[in-house]
Amino acid sequence: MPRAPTTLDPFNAVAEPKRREVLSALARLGVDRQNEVPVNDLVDLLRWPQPQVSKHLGVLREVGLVAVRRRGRERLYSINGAGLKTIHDWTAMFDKFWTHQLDRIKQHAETAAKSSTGLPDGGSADAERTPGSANAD
Amino acid sequence: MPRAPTTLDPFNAVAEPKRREVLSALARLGVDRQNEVPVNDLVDLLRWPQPQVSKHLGVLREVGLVAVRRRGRERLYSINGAGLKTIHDWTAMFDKFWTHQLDRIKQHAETAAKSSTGLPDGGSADAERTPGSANAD
DNA sequence: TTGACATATTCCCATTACGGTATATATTGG
DNA sequence: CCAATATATACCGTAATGGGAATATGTCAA
Repeated sequence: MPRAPTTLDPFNAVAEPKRREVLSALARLGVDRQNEVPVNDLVDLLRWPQPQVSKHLGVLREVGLVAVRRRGRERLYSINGAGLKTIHDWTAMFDKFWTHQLDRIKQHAETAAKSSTGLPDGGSADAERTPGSANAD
Repeated sequence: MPRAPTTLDPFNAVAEPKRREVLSALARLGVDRQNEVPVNDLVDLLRWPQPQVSKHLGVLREVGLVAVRRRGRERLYSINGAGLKTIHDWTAMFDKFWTHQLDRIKQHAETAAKSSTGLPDGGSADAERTPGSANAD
Protein backbone atom coordinates (compact mmCIF):
# COMPACT_ATOMS: atom_id res chain seq x y z
CA MET A 1 0.00 0.00 0.00
CA PRO A 2 1.57 3.20 -1.18
CA ARG A 3 0.14 6.36 0.07
CA ALA A 4 -3.13 6.98 1.76
CA PRO A 5 -5.56 8.17 -0.88
CA THR A 6 -5.70 11.91 -0.76
CA THR A 7 -9.37 11.94 -1.47
CA LEU A 8 -10.01 10.37 1.86
CA ASP A 9 -9.75 13.11 4.40
CA PRO A 10 -9.29 16.85 4.65
CA PHE A 11 -5.69 16.46 5.75
CA ASN A 12 -4.72 14.93 2.48
CA ALA A 13 -6.79 17.28 0.45
CA VAL A 14 -5.16 20.26 2.05
CA ALA A 15 -1.70 18.78 1.76
CA GLU A 16 -1.61 19.89 -1.82
CA PRO A 17 -0.47 23.54 -2.00
CA LYS A 18 -2.61 24.30 -5.01
CA ARG A 19 -5.62 23.09 -3.17
CA ARG A 20 -4.85 25.46 -0.37
CA GLU A 21 -4.65 28.21 -2.94
CA VAL A 22 -8.04 27.24 -4.22
CA LEU A 23 -9.48 27.51 -0.77
CA SER A 24 -7.88 30.88 -0.23
CA ALA A 25 -9.12 32.12 -3.55
CA LEU A 26 -12.54 30.80 -2.71
CA ALA A 27 -12.51 32.66 0.55
CA ARG A 28 -11.33 35.84 -1.07
CA LEU A 29 -13.72 35.94 -3.95
CA GLY A 30 -16.54 34.79 -1.80
CA VAL A 31 -16.58 37.95 0.22
CA ASP A 32 -18.36 39.87 -2.49
CA ARG A 33 -20.62 37.05 -3.46
CA GLN A 34 -22.22 35.46 -0.45
CA ASN A 35 -19.29 33.07 -0.36
CA GLU A 36 -20.39 31.38 -3.53
CA VAL A 37 -17.92 31.54 -6.37
CA PRO A 38 -18.30 30.19 -9.90
CA VAL A 39 -15.44 28.14 -11.25
CA ASN A 40 -14.54 30.63 -13.92
CA ASP A 41 -13.87 33.32 -11.37
CA LEU A 42 -11.41 30.99 -9.72
CA VAL A 43 -9.83 30.25 -13.06
CA ASP A 44 -9.48 33.95 -13.74
CA LEU A 45 -7.92 34.65 -10.39
CA LEU A 46 -5.62 31.66 -10.27
CA ARG A 47 -4.76 31.67 -13.96
CA TRP A 48 -4.57 27.91 -14.16
CA PRO A 49 -6.05 25.74 -16.86
CA GLN A 50 -9.70 25.24 -16.17
CA PRO A 51 -9.56 21.44 -15.90
CA GLN A 52 -6.96 21.75 -13.21
CA VAL A 53 -9.15 24.01 -11.17
CA SER A 54 -12.09 21.72 -11.66
CA LYS A 55 -10.11 18.72 -10.62
CA HIS A 56 -8.87 20.31 -7.45
CA LEU A 57 -12.35 21.47 -6.68
CA GLY A 58 -13.46 17.92 -7.23
CA VAL A 59 -11.09 16.63 -4.59
CA LEU A 60 -12.10 19.34 -2.18
CA ARG A 61 -15.69 18.47 -2.82
CA GLU A 62 -15.16 14.78 -2.25
CA VAL A 63 -13.71 15.31 1.17
CA GLY A 64 -16.36 17.83 1.99
CA LEU A 65 -14.19 20.89 2.19
CA VAL A 66 -16.36 22.71 -0.27
CA ALA A 67 -19.98 22.61 -1.31
CA VAL A 68 -21.41 23.15 -4.75
CA ARG A 69 -24.63 24.47 -6.06
CA ARG A 70 -25.86 24.89 -9.57
CA ARG A 71 -26.94 28.19 -10.96
CA GLY A 72 -27.74 27.93 -14.59
CA ARG A 73 -24.75 26.64 -16.40
CA GLU A 74 -22.32 27.51 -13.69
CA ARG A 75 -21.49 25.90 -10.40
CA LEU A 76 -21.11 27.98 -7.35
CA TYR A 77 -18.54 26.70 -4.93
CA SER A 78 -18.40 27.64 -1.31
CA ILE A 79 -16.17 26.68 1.55
CA ASN A 80 -17.49 24.18 4.01
CA GLY A 81 -15.82 24.92 7.30
CA ALA A 82 -16.41 21.58 8.95
CA GLY A 83 -13.50 19.79 7.36
CA LEU A 84 -11.13 22.61 8.06
CA LYS A 85 -12.30 22.66 11.61
CA THR A 86 -11.34 19.01 11.84
CA ILE A 87 -7.78 19.95 11.05
CA HIS A 88 -7.87 22.97 13.26
CA ASP A 89 -9.08 20.89 16.15
CA TRP A 90 -6.54 18.19 15.62
CA THR A 91 -3.64 20.57 15.66
CA ALA A 92 -5.12 22.23 18.70
CA MET A 93 -4.37 19.03 20.59
CA PHE A 94 -0.76 20.05 20.43
CA ASP A 95 -1.08 23.68 21.26
CA LYS A 96 0.89 23.14 24.40
CA PHE A 97 3.88 22.59 22.22
CA TRP A 98 3.86 26.07 20.85
CA THR A 99 2.19 28.19 23.48
CA HIS A 100 5.25 27.99 25.64
CA GLN A 101 7.92 26.35 23.68
CA LEU A 102 10.97 28.14 25.00
CA ASP A 103 9.93 29.48 28.36
CA ARG A 104 9.53 26.14 29.97
CA ILE A 105 13.13 26.17 31.05
CA LYS A 106 12.40 27.89 34.30
CA GLN A 107 8.96 26.47 34.50
CA HIS A 108 9.56 23.87 37.10
CA ALA A 109 6.47 25.01 38.92
CA GLU A 110 4.42 22.75 41.05
CA THR A 111 1.27 23.15 39.00
CA ALA A 112 0.83 19.48 39.59
CA ALA A 113 -2.90 19.81 39.64
CA LYS A 114 -3.09 18.98 35.98
CA SER A 115 -3.78 15.36 35.42
CA SER A 116 -6.59 14.77 33.00
CA THR A 117 -5.39 16.79 30.08
CA GLY A 118 -4.25 13.76 28.18
CA LEU A 119 -1.46 15.70 26.61
CA PRO A 120 1.86 16.76 28.02
CA ASP A 121 3.13 20.20 28.40
CA GLY A 122 6.32 22.02 27.94
CA GLY A 123 9.06 21.31 25.51
CA SER A 124 12.22 19.40 25.04
CA ALA A 125 15.05 19.84 27.42
CA ASP A 126 18.21 20.22 25.40
CA ALA A 127 17.20 19.09 22.00
CA GLU A 128 19.69 19.45 19.25
CA ARG A 129 18.98 21.41 16.14
CA THR A 130 16.69 19.85 13.64
CA PRO A 131 16.32 21.12 10.07
CA GLY A 132 13.02 22.66 10.90
CA SER A 133 11.63 24.23 7.77
CA ALA A 134 8.06 24.99 8.47
CA ASN A 135 6.26 26.66 5.64
CA ALA A 136 2.69 26.94 4.66
CA ASP A 137 2.33 28.41 1.27
CA MET B 1 4.56 16.59 -11.65
CA PRO B 2 2.81 14.32 -9.21
CA ARG B 3 2.24 15.67 -5.84
CA ALA B 4 4.29 18.16 -3.97
CA PRO B 5 6.97 16.26 -2.09
CA THR B 6 5.62 15.41 1.32
CA THR B 7 8.89 16.23 2.94
CA LEU B 8 8.39 19.84 2.09
CA ASP B 9 5.96 21.21 4.57
CA PRO B 10 4.05 20.19 7.68
CA PHE B 11 0.82 19.90 5.74
CA ASN B 12 2.12 17.07 3.69
CA ALA B 13 3.83 15.42 6.59
CA VAL B 14 0.65 15.39 8.59
CA ALA B 15 -1.44 14.24 5.67
CA GLU B 16 -0.28 10.73 6.35
CA PRO B 17 -2.50 9.14 9.03
CA LYS B 18 0.32 7.09 10.47
CA ARG B 19 2.34 10.19 10.94
CA ARG B 20 -0.45 11.72 12.89
CA GLU B 21 -0.45 8.62 15.01
CA VAL B 22 3.23 9.03 15.61
CA LEU B 23 2.70 12.56 16.80
CA SER B 24 -0.09 11.50 19.09
CA ALA B 25 1.98 8.68 20.47
CA LEU B 26 4.83 11.06 20.94
CA ALA B 27 2.63 13.42 22.85
CA ARG B 28 1.21 10.65 24.97
CA LEU B 29 4.44 8.97 25.91
CA GLY B 30 6.15 12.27 26.40
CA VAL B 31 4.06 13.07 29.42
CA ASP B 32 6.05 10.81 31.66
CA ARG B 33 9.38 11.60 30.08
CA GLN B 34 9.93 15.29 29.68
CA ASN B 35 8.36 15.00 26.27
CA GLU B 36 11.33 13.13 24.99
CA VAL B 37 10.61 9.65 23.75
CA PRO B 38 13.05 7.07 22.44
CA VAL B 39 12.12 5.35 19.21
CA ASN B 40 11.72 1.97 20.79
CA ASP B 41 8.99 3.23 23.05
CA LEU B 42 7.10 4.41 20.04
CA VAL B 43 7.64 1.06 18.38
CA ASP B 44 6.29 -0.69 21.44
CA LEU B 45 3.24 1.48 21.62
CA LEU B 46 2.42 1.55 17.94
CA ARG B 47 3.43 -2.03 17.27
CA TRP B 48 4.76 -1.25 13.84
CA PRO B 49 8.01 -2.49 12.37
CA GLN B 50 10.82 -0.35 13.63
CA PRO B 51 11.98 0.88 10.22
CA GLN B 52 8.53 2.19 9.54
CA VAL B 53 8.53 4.18 12.70
CA SER B 54 11.97 5.51 11.97
CA LYS B 55 11.01 6.51 8.49
CA HIS B 56 7.97 8.39 9.61
CA LEU B 57 9.99 10.07 12.28
CA GLY B 58 12.46 10.98 9.59
CA VAL B 59 9.82 12.77 7.60
CA LEU B 60 8.50 14.54 10.64
CA ARG B 61 12.02 15.58 11.47
CA GLU B 62 12.72 16.89 8.00
CA VAL B 63 9.78 19.22 8.08
CA GLY B 64 10.59 20.27 11.59
CA LEU B 65 7.59 18.78 13.32
CA VAL B 66 9.79 16.92 15.74
CA ALA B 67 13.21 17.41 17.22
CA VAL B 68 15.76 14.77 18.06
CA ARG B 69 18.45 14.47 20.61
CA ARG B 70 20.92 11.73 21.23
CA ARG B 71 21.23 9.98 24.54
CA GLY B 72 23.66 7.17 24.36
CA ARG B 73 22.60 4.81 21.65
CA GLU B 74 19.06 6.02 21.57
CA ARG B 75 17.44 9.03 20.04
CA LEU B 76 14.94 11.01 21.97
CA TYR B 77 12.23 12.53 19.88
CA SER B 78 10.08 15.40 20.95
CA ILE B 79 7.32 17.37 19.31
CA ASN B 80 8.17 20.74 17.89
CA GLY B 81 5.03 22.81 18.00
CA ALA B 82 6.03 25.39 15.43
CA GLY B 83 5.10 23.38 12.39
CA LEU B 84 1.80 22.33 13.86
CA LYS B 85 1.08 25.91 14.68
CA THR B 86 1.59 26.74 11.03
CA ILE B 87 -1.25 24.42 10.17
CA HIS B 88 -3.34 25.60 13.04
CA ASP B 89 -2.92 29.19 11.96
CA TRP B 90 -3.67 28.48 8.35
CA THR B 91 -6.91 26.75 9.14
CA ALA B 92 -7.78 29.57 11.48
CA MET B 93 -8.02 31.81 8.43
CA PHE B 94 -11.23 30.03 7.66
CA ASP B 95 -12.76 29.98 11.08
CA LYS B 96 -15.62 32.15 9.97
CA PHE B 97 -16.75 29.23 7.87
CA TRP B 98 -17.43 27.12 10.85
CA THR B 99 -18.10 29.59 13.59
CA HIS B 100 -21.30 30.79 12.04
CA GLN B 101 -23.51 28.40 10.23
CA LEU B 102 -23.10 27.94 6.55
CA ASP B 103 -26.70 27.10 5.95
CA ARG B 104 -27.35 30.71 6.64
CA ILE B 105 -25.04 31.66 3.86
CA LYS B 106 -26.89 29.51 1.42
CA GLN B 107 -30.17 31.00 2.42
CA HIS B 108 -28.87 34.43 1.83
CA ALA B 109 -27.47 33.50 -1.53
CA GLU B 110 -30.71 31.98 -2.60
CA THR B 111 -32.54 35.15 -1.86
CA ALA B 112 -30.02 37.25 -3.72
CA ALA B 113 -30.06 35.01 -6.74
CA LYS B 114 -33.68 35.77 -7.37
CA SER B 115 -33.06 39.33 -8.38
CA SER B 116 -29.47 39.27 -9.47
CA THR B 117 -29.43 40.60 -13.05
CA GLY B 118 -33.00 40.26 -13.97
CA LEU B 119 -32.37 36.88 -15.46
CA PRO B 120 -35.40 34.66 -15.23
CA ASP B 121 -34.39 32.03 -12.80
CA GLY B 122 -36.94 29.45 -13.63
CA GLY B 123 -36.37 27.95 -10.23
CA SER B 124 -33.85 25.42 -11.46
CA ALA B 125 -31.19 26.44 -9.04
CA ASP B 126 -31.01 23.43 -6.88
CA ALA B 127 -28.14 22.69 -4.62
CA GLU B 128 -26.45 19.41 -5.21
CA ARG B 129 -25.51 17.22 -2.34
CA THR B 130 -21.89 17.07 -1.46
CA PRO B 131 -20.55 13.85 0.04
CA GLY B 132 -19.21 15.61 3.03
CA SER B 133 -17.74 12.61 4.76
CA ALA B 134 -14.76 14.20 6.30
CA ASN B 135 -12.96 12.39 8.95
CA ALA B 136 -9.49 12.23 10.29
CA ASP B 137 -8.25 9.19 11.97
C1' DT C 1 -31.72 22.32 -33.57
C1' DT C 2 -27.42 24.50 -33.55
C1' DG C 3 -23.98 26.87 -31.26
C1' DA C 4 -21.77 29.21 -27.53
C1' DC C 5 -20.70 28.94 -22.86
C1' DA C 6 -19.45 26.70 -18.22
C1' DT C 7 -17.63 22.95 -16.08
C1' DA C 8 -16.50 18.06 -15.44
C1' DT C 9 -14.30 13.85 -16.87
C1' DT C 10 -11.15 10.72 -19.25
C1' DC C 11 -6.63 9.17 -20.76
C1' DC C 12 -1.76 9.09 -20.48
C1' DC C 13 2.60 9.85 -18.16
C1' DA C 14 6.37 10.98 -15.03
C1' DT C 15 7.02 11.09 -10.27
C1' DT C 16 6.58 10.08 -5.83
C1' DA C 17 5.07 7.83 -1.56
C1' DC C 18 4.55 3.90 1.46
C1' DG C 19 5.48 -0.69 3.17
C1' DG C 20 8.66 -4.67 3.61
C1' DT C 21 13.05 -6.66 4.09
C1' DA C 22 17.76 -6.41 4.54
C1' DT C 23 21.55 -3.94 5.89
C1' DA C 24 24.30 -0.01 7.65
C1' DT C 25 25.74 3.08 11.35
C1' DA C 26 26.51 4.30 16.06
C1' DT C 27 27.07 3.27 21.01
C1' DT C 28 27.84 0.54 25.11
C1' DG C 29 29.83 -3.42 27.42
C1' DG C 30 33.08 -7.37 27.96
C1' DC D 1 38.15 -6.21 19.01
C1' DC D 2 33.54 -8.50 19.10
C1' DA D 3 28.77 -8.77 20.31
C1' DA D 4 24.49 -6.70 21.49
C1' DT D 5 21.48 -2.88 21.38
C1' DA D 6 19.20 1.19 19.19
C1' DT D 7 18.10 3.40 15.22
C1' DA D 8 18.66 4.85 10.40
C1' DT D 9 19.09 3.97 5.54
C1' DA D 10 18.90 1.51 0.99
C1' DC D 11 16.54 -1.04 -2.25
C1' DC D 12 12.39 -2.87 -4.40
C1' DG D 13 7.58 -3.12 -5.98
C1' DT D 14 3.06 -1.31 -6.17
C1' DA D 15 -0.25 2.14 -6.17
C1' DA D 16 -1.78 6.64 -6.44
C1' DT D 17 -0.88 11.47 -7.57
C1' DG D 18 -1.12 15.87 -10.35
C1' DG D 19 -0.53 18.02 -14.89
C1' DG D 20 -1.73 18.33 -19.84
C1' DA D 21 -4.66 17.72 -23.67
C1' DA D 22 -8.73 16.24 -25.51
C1' DT D 23 -13.35 15.39 -24.87
C1' DA D 24 -17.84 14.86 -22.63
C1' DT D 25 -21.83 16.77 -20.24
C1' DG D 26 -25.04 20.20 -19.24
C1' DT D 27 -27.30 24.71 -19.98
C1' DC D 28 -28.74 28.94 -22.17
C1' DA D 29 -29.86 31.61 -26.40
C1' DA D 30 -31.47 32.32 -31.05
